[in-house]
Amino acid sequence: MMIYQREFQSISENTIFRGDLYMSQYKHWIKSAEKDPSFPDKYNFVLIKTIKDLESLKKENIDADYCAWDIESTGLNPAEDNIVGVSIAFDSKTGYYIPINHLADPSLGDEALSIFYDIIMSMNKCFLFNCRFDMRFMEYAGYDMSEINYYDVQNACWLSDTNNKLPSLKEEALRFLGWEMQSYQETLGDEVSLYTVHPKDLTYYAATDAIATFALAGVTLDYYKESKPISEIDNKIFYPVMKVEEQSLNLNEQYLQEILDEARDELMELEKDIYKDFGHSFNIGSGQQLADAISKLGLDTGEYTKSGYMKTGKNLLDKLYQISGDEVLLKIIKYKELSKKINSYIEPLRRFARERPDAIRVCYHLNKVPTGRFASGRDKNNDFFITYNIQSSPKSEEEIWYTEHRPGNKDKSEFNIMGWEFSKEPISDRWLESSDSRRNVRRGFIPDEDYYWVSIDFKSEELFIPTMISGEPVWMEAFEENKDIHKQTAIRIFGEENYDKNKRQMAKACNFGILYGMNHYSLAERFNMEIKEAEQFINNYKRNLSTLFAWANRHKKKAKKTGTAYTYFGRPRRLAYYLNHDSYSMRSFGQRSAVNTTIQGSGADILKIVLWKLWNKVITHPDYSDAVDILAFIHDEICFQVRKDKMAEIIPKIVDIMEMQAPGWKLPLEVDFEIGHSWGLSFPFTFSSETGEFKPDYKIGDLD
DNA sequence: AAATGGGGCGCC
DNA sequence: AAAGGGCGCCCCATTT
Repeated sequence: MMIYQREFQSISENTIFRGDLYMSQYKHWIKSAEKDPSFPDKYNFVLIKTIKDLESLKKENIDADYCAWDIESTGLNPAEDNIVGVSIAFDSKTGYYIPINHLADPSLGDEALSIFYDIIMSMNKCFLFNCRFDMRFMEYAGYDMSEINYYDVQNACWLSDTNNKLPSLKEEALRFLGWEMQSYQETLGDEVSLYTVHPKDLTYYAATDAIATFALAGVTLDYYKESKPISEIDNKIFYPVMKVEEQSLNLNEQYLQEILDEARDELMELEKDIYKDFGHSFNIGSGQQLADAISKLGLDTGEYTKSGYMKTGKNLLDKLYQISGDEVLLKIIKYKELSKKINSYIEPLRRFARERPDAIRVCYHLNKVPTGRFASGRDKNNDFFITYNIQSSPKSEEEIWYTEHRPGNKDKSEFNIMGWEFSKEPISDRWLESSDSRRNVRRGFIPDEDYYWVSIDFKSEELFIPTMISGEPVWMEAFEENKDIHKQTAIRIFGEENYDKNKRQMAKACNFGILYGMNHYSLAERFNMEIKEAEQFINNYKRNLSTLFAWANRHKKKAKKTGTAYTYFGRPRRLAYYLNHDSYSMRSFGQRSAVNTTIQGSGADILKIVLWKLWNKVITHPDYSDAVDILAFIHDEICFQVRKDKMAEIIPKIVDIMEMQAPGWKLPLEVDFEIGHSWGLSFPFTFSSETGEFKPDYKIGDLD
């Protein structure tokens, strides 16, 4: 009782509840360093004025093992902007600025850049802060970076506390070194092009970046070491990811235009229809106006926003429909789905396809997600990339397709793949499930001519990982015997005799939800159950998967002790701030995150490990040059394009690499793959090593 | 006019 | 008191 009281009081004193507040007041795991009073006075900033000076610098440092360097450019887009100069440091005391392309002298030109290239290529390690930016600029300037020894310092800073998204050089220098750095932009404003700035005015700012990067490499090395072996993989994959990002994806503009027109027409009809039902027009996209309109019909979703108006989320509207039967609610849901699809996906893609068809580049952030996943989206203020999150591209509904071997029609349409015809018409008794071909956004992504789009994903990765880590026998058996894991879970909980499809759905939702800490209130809400019933269900669920939950509990305790949750491969996530917080909800968040980080994060680790192997053994392999490319990363799925004549050679190699078995795991991962003429219109296939042939993964006879 | 935060929703 | 992890982009309403 006492404990409950104390907790209750501390909550009323704290107004920290949910959402972004988990981050807004977050305190970094590393205590900030004392201010370094010797910075910048005791440091040297040197402008290289002649080629001769640069040659001397090269000679003086011919035996150096390490350097840090940094590019100054006219902008962020290497396809459009230019290198203005480069800074370099061989220790953390002295930084040099080498002007390459300035309006005023000294401006040493390409010859200097070439000498600079020789210097950095001779190093055992180049310390770089956000290495892809600098390497990309060098490659666009004509210098091959594939053989450079780089070490990304931003990554090491991030590993010290991965809750800190995209660490900045300035903030990390303050935290770890106590240096108060000022950027050039801060002093003189953004609009000034560095090209017109005099080299001597840029020297201090550019050279501090180099020495700060050098110094940070040293003081964050412990975190890199702590995070081995996965930190080494993190570091190695920057170059491969950079090359994946650099490719322009092909979009089918005509198709995107067609579905855009169609979707817009339907949306207008829907809009008219909704106005008619309400008797007046309003902005359906405005939460407030929509809430107002629905309230006036006498309907209430029962949930309200902070600012006091009724919430009108799709789930709430659907529930309200279940109660009231009011058809207009379904129309609103449809309207929301369609406008989302148009505004976030179809229209932007159509626009990119039209305006910049050769520059459909997708950005991945590698030091942003606390668990270690990649994030996809725009690179702020850098239009080298499109503003598009490829990882959230909509999937169309699954539907039944029929297939038949018709090698004569081979590849004459997007419905014939390797001699197999696919149709919604029952052209044979062989059937399988795949995405709808209608208004299918992913169908807008197409490979180069003479290539297939190949998507390969890990089978049930998010359940496989906790199974291998915990040894949970119920799930282990399902994986070992290749059974449907959700069905097996449902049978275990409800008993074989009570099993039905609905029970499977429920078990499936729980398999993902409860493991991450979903409680009985949410479960009851989601499945329209009594709270008591939901509570019983969860208890039953946990009892039947006792090995799994015993692991989860041990894991939470361990995280509390060390303040850190580690992935299976060693990536840390700091949780001390949450686990020791006054607020109950913050502590709960910490516990949920401890379990989730290890599962989600180990999955992310696997993607990175596999990428590194694929890069070396397949993508850059001389036998497969121009025959295979990685096109996208979707967490547990990698999209490739594979040249048609090399399919049988390459796909088994990729599969073999992806189906890795981590040390200590009872089983290897398994993958599924789909092949098609686009991302959206692709079908599950299998490969037989005996015949060397691909075959759709179909079933024969009755649909079940 | 531009920046910001909330609500909402697409994906894994 | 709040009650599943992770992300980015959209629109809107409000603030600067």
